[in-house]
Amino acid sequence: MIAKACGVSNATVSRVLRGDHSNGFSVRPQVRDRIMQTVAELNYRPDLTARSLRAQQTHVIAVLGLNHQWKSASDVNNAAIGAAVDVLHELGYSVCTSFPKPAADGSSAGQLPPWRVDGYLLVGIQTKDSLMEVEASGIPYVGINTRVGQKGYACQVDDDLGIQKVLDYLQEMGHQRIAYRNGSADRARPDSHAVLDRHAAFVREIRSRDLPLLDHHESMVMEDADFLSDSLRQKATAILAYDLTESIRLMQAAYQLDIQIPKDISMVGFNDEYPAAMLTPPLTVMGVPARSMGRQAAVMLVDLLQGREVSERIHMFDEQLITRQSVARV
Amino acid sequence: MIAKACGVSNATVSRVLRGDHSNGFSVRPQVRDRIMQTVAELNYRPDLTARSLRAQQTHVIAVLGLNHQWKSASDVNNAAIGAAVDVLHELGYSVCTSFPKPAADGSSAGQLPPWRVDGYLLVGIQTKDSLMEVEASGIPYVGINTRVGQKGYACQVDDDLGIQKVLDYLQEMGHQRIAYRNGSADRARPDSHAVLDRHAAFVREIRSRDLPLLDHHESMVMEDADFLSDSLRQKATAILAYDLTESIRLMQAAYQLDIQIPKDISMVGFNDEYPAAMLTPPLTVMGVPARSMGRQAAVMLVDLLQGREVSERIHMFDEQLITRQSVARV
DNA sequence: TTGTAGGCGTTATCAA
DNA sequence: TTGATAACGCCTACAA
Repeated sequence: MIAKACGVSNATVSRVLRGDHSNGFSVRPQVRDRIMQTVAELNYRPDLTARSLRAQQTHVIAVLGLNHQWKSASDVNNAAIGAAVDVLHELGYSVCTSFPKPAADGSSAGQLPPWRVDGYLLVGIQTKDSLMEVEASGIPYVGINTRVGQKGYACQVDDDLGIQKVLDYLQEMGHQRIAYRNGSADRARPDSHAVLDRHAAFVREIRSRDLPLLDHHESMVMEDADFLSDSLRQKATAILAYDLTESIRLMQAAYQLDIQIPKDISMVGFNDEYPAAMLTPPLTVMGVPARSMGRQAAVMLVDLLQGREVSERIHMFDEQLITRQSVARV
Repeated sequence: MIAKACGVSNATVSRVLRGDHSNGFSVRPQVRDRIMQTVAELNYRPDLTARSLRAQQTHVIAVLGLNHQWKSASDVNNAAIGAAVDVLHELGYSVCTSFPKPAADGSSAGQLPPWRVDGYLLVGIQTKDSLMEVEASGIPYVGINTRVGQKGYACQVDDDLGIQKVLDYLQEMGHQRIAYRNGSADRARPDSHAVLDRHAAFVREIRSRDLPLLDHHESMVMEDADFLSDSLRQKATAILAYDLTESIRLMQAAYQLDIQIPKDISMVGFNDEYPAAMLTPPLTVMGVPARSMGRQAAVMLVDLLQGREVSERIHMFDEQLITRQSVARV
């Protein structure tokens, strides 16, 4: 250790740098100052590689599932990750991401960073392959809005309940004929369960309420304008859109077609992220508590790492309806 | 080492796993197979922490300047980084990013990951603080389209020449009155030199050619539609837009205002990224050779790391005009 | 209050 | 062809 060059043992330096007060107070101020000065002069930074080797832990968490190529548009993920990262920082962990090296066998595995980390935070779309890879690593992990494997923990949103709440509200407002605008953003990713699940939940709920199920199954590949006019043709009084992106695009299309929201048709979206409240009209949405989920995921992960008991393997969150002005009473 | 549990020394295991053929061929096939089998059974993975400590290098490169919060829209960066990452992977390096922990003193420093890496790739907007931090780390780095400090290497684009080429072309096509649409995407980042530099280069070139300088300085805060009608009012025959984002927004606004491109006014953008060729009409752009820059940056960084001589500290790239159908002859 | 020594998992060197 | 050993930089008992 370089700082020993000021005439003191490396053990003392280590103690000073880490403010180690384990046995009494230790360290003469005079020595302390001399060390700090030398450290500053030499711009010395302890080698975390060695520290990690010694401690058998890195205090680094990797976020898996971020897409550096296509930057998934979902703001929900961003909000959740941001919250999780804040918590992790507070608890003394660093957070990293890896640009995954494409797997030699062309599978969707190979996302794990080669360097050593203490835990994983899973977001976005996880394929079976990638989940298996994570499981096999033996490293603790928590998924945020993601399916997880046997050993995995997760924070998930109760989408079924969310759909129920939306429909409760829409029915309360007198709506019967409700169209569903499916998600198209993840069209390219066949493993995206979120899109399929939400749609399935919608169909199930509509049926169980004996509401009319409009022809909207093919809406995943319909143009926005076509979807709107088709919905009106089917006398829909409200549209439920898969996510904010879809809502915004539909509202833009409506504007161009001179369809007024909510006068001509009501609109409900998902995810209460940034522009939702700024739209014209302000959009009523089912809000996913992204930041809470992120925070909770971070806490769960750290609990796991520090050997604390984690009561629920899957922590469920409720969506909250945020009523603004895009739904009219019929 | 666990795999020693199959009755052989750790040195041998190490040799087998790394395919070490340094002294003759070594290793009896029988022993080799036994080791490989045990490794597979125990799902053993060498500890990179220890390897890094021993080798005094990590084979990890960190990308600095990516914004996990606001997702900078620039596709140029993405393309460059993607290319750089590919090269680095091929050369045996891993690539990571850090979610920076906000600096305690609130400065823009604190972007460096705490874990040990061999080199940095700088992208996006680098403030003086962050550059100083990188310099002080003593770790080799290469900037991609970024200013760098004393010890830094970089791949940069010759923007002045690019502006000259555009104006050459526009003049050749008979244009005299050329409006400049400034960048607004980075408005929030006062340290963004790219926006200011390109604008300054444009003004300088227009003056040196004795072309009329239209009133467009305030365009950074003008609505797209206003900018268009104002340009027409000033009898501009062509618009040069800061980047693809601006071009696309202007073209959308033009469509809504029933202004036809290039009949009513010509348009040139910057950055030949994905949608440029798909627009109506296909957009003529100054193409920044993002992928070449990324590749070159990666090569330079690895050369630095491996002690090879790097001839140019700043490697300049030329922009290429890609003529499509958004410019008409006047 | 400070120093000594051992070990974390690897790999390179040298010896067998 | 294989094994023993030292060293990378750090932390922590334990000894002084």
